[in-house]
Amino acid sequence: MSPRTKEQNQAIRDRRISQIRHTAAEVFLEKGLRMEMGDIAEKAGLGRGTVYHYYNNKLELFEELLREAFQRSMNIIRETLQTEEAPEARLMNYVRAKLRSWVQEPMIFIMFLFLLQSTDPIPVSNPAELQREMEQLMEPVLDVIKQGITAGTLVAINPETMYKTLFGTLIGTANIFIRKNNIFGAPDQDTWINDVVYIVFNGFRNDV
Amino acid sequence: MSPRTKEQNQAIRDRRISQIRHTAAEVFLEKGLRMEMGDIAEKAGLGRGTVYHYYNNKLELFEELLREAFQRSMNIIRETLQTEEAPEARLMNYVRAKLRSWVQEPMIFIMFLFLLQSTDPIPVSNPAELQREMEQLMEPVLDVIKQGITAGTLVAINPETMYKTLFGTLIGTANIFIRKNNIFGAPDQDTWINDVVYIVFNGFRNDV
Amino acid sequence: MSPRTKEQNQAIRDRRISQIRHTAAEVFLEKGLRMEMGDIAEKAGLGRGTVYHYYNNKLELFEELLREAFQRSMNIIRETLQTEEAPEARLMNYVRAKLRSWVQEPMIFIMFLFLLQSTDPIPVSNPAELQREMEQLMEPVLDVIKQGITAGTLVAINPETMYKTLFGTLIGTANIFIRKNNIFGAPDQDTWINDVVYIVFNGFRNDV
Amino acid sequence: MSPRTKEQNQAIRDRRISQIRHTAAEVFLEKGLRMEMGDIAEKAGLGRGTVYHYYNNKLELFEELLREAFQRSMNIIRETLQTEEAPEARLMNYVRAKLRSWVQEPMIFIMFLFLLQSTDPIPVSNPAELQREMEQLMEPVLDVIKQGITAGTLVAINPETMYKTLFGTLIGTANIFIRKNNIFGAPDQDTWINDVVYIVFNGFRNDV
DNA sequence: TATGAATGAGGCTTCATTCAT
DNA sequence: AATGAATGAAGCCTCATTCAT
Repeated sequence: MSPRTKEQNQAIRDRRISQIRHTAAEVFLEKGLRMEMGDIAEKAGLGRGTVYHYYNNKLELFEELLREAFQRSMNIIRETLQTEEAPEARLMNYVRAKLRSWVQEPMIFIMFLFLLQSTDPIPVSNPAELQREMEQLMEPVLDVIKQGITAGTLVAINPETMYKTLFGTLIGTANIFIRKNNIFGAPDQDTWINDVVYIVFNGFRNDV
Repeated sequence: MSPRTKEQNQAIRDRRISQIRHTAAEVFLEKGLRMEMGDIAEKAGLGRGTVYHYYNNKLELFEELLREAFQRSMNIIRETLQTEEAPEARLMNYVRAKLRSWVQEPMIFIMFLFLLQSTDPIPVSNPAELQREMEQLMEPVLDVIKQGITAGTLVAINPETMYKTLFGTLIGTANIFIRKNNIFGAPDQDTWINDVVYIVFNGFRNDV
Repeated sequence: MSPRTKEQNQAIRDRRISQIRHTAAEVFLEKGLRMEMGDIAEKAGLGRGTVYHYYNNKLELFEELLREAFQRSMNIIRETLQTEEAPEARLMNYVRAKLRSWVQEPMIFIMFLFLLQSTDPIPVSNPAELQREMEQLMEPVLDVIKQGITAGTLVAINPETMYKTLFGTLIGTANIFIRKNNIFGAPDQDTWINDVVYIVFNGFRNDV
Repeated sequence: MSPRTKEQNQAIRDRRISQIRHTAAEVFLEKGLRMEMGDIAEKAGLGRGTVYHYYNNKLELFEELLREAFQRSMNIIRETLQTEEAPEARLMNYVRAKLRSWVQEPMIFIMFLFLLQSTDPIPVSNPAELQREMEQLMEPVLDVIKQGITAGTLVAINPETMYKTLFGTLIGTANIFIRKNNIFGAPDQDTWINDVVYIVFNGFRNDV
């Protein structure tokens, strides 16, 4: 009878939103943008209408996931790149942390894969903002790379190419080592991270 | 007057099939399995029924593309790995040829990306055969890697991990450098291939 | 304000299901399996999607009708054959009730005609179950026939042949007397039931 | 080089037509009006175009089959009813011959079943003519029935009802005993004809 | 706030028929 | 006379979204 207080309502809202976002992440992990609103609602134990009560449409929900992936990525950058260590060490920490974070929250990995692999323009309300965010993710890494080159500890290749190659390598290998059901079968244990880091930083060739 | 000869008909069929396959490859490049039969027909300047005249359904057409990708890949393997050169040189040739082929026929690249990235089981009539084919693509490369390790010119990491890392790296970097419209914008000129090969084989670190 | 209660929703669902089933029966009556989901939706004043909301596909809807026909037939068997009367009398009641039921619910008649006349295998999810159900419909009648033969009131022909002939006769005559638009034009009044029963039983009855 | 003579052409035409008609009958037996022109062409070893060269569309081909069924039925009537025997004997001969003919040429039986069972108006170019033909099939039998009633050897029921019941019985039982794959499984041996005739006539016959 | 019933646009596929050779 | 390549209308089904309660 007595209506809920504002605080109660807000608490309900927060819980629901978190519940929906969490479930959506799971479904996005499996299906990407082919995730179905019905799936999400059912898996979250909610009615379809409820999902629409909090997100006006599928793309809004997608944008929420995108935002999440962005924030997590920024956190990793903050934690690994803004230290006092040598550039190469920082870059290495970054790579390791990135891969580990993808292993732990595959949705974030999938989101980046999706961004890379999408041919259709990414369906966000503000594409320019997305562009800016991606640059915010790139810039600090690019800086470290430049510092490493200047310091002479990283090979002197065009930094941007280097960044792209690094990012591509991470995404590509993660794709193979993280995903279940791909053509290489079940993913390996996490020891692959060390191997990948080793190869990335030392190359395949054995310099005796 | 008299109906077309068998040869005339076959010629028509061959032309159409090639036309449809070609168009389908283009559309697959853009949309993956979300390619629409209507798109293909329209882009080929044909009626939808005509496409179905040659392929009973979307998946048959998909399998054709898959087959094509497989054959091209086998060709590259034959041309680069079955020579008398040193293992490392052969592997390098293979990597270079692979990237170049992906640049020239992006559909083949997309097909592999699709195979890797698919969560749903790949919709082929004979999954076991697909598995076998993938192994046929992997084995020769794996052999060269083993030979390189034995010869001491490649780092002594588990060969299968090495293969996966290599393949992941190629796919991942190609994804960034080949695709238009992804978050990194228009693809670079093909000079990136040299950089990627350099990094793959020497690593990011500058070993003074 | 608050969403519908479970009971309200169930009531809606029940009403819709009954409405769709009823309409589907009408359309099946006209077209058999060539009934179109669009027809059903339109005739029921619903969107096509709504029909699919309740039945996943055409065959599920068909199976519902089949189930209904089976249940009605079992009811008739229960009501007419499981009494204390003499075998011949029971069989007569059964025949009369069967024909009357077909007159009143032609869909049920059409369903049997369809089952008999189908060359393609009947598209049910569980063919074995259908087989079993058909036997459940046959057995009690077969029993009465056997009892009648033993009692000497029915002619001593192979009971199964007798059943088939009886069933065929009922279906065949009903087909002529019930259906509109067939080559014999509009159906007769229901007095034909008496005539058919008379003819049938002056055949089956053994006039010692 | 030298063009064919008129006679040669006519011979070719006749052969083709017969070939197509024969094949169409086979396919109609299996699928009724759902027979596909492609099936017919393929089964006849002809191109699709060829079928259309001789029959402008599916319905023309259907009408040909209908005409054939009609003629065969008239033949039976001529052979069995227009004799000097007693009415009941003639009727019996007719029934026997009819069932036998259906056993031997099931397509004819299927055609009648189709005519009876059709809800859509029969798709012929001249419905009135079809009506007339059906009456031509009915009349002689009706006459014999009337004669039998007058002679006191058949039960005194409305002759038209009697005809319909007789016809329904024949169609209905034939449907069960002739067709493969119906719910009663494989058809019986032909001994059923005797049983059916026995049952029918112990019903129709007036046992004074 | 919460729900699920209702909907229709959109994509796949079939098959009778046309038509150029 | 003979053919089969080409076509599109029509039917099935999915799923994002709306809306009454």
